[in-house]
Amino acid sequence: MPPLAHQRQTDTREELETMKQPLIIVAGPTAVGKTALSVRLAKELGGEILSADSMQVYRHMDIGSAKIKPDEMEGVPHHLIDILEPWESFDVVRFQGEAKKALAGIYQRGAIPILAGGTGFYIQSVLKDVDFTAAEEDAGYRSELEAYARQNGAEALHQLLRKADPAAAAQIHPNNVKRTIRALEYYRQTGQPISAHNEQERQKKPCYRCAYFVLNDRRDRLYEAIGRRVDRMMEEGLLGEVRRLRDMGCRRDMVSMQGLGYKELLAYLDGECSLEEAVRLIKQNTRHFAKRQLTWFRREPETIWVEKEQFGYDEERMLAYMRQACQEKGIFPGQGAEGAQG
RNA sequence: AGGGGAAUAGUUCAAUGGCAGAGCAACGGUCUCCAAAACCGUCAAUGGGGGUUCGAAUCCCUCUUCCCCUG
Repeated sequence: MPPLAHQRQTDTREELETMKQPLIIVAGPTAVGKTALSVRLAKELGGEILSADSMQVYRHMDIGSAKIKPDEMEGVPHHLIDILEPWESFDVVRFQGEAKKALAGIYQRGAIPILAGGTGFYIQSVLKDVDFTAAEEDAGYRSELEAYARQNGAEALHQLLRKADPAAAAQIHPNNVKRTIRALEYYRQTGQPISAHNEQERQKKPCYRCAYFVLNDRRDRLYEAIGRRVDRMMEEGLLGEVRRLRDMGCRRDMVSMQGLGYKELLAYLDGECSLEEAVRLIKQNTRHFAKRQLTWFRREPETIWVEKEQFGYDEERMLAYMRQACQEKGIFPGQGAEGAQG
């Protein structure tokens, strides 16, 4: 009997695999050229773009977030851009919810979704359908813990976690107050250690038939591109954009104002540094960010790296390669072309 | 040309004659509810040559380079 049962289970799994919906992901560090490439891919395959970006969700933050301009969309539908006001807070959970809604619509129209953006955590939340439901936000307890950490130090806070969830405590560095608080919060709300939950979520396989591209370039070129892009943002009036946001009532403690380019220019407007220094900082922080993004994507399994240098910086060659990779994953242009075009 | 000062990690600065340290950068990593956030780790230096000394980044001589002043 066991062999048969095993056989049956394998069949079921394969069946599920073929039933999975197609999903294309175009990720990569900032300023590498994801936006342009994903629009072209969308046009060729009959796709719609789902932005996986924690800053482009905000209205009035166009220049600093390097948001795609309407004419650059070339008629390709874009989702999850300009959905919030800058004073609203946004997080993975909200992203996941919005993304799921958008995905449902895209599949209904018979189009292929292209998840494009640089926020690896957001991409993961969709791809693995990470479960965040177990814990509702408890602002009271959270601020209580924050106060405790301020008064008694990070080490004392970590001590609390060591009692509640030793496994999580071992994984979280005592200085990482943010994550220590999250673990304590989770334990209090569910009575379960977050370490067990995380372990369980880590086991999850992708929920989609997916081609996960990571666009990348040589480090020196990437850094040059970042420098140029920041200069261009300043020319296009980033400072004015930040001033307007400040006049609208945006303060530095808002999630949106922690974005690169915004926090530094707000510091300048508050007289904390010169404009030159602020611009230098934007470039530097953006480089650091790009590095962290790459670290994330390197760790992600089943990614298909598209090194621009290996394609001679030829977009056509990159697209050809990506099209073929999609086919190998069972994602075909025909799948939704009529629906998207009509 | 003369006088004075300086020279330490990629950079900015430390170090009674007694184990050359720190910040920033660079590089690597963690991440499952603020993720453009938060956090961790690694690499890396006494300008060259001589002398004094048990022992020199430190004191002496010399060369080189840079800065300031005078002409």
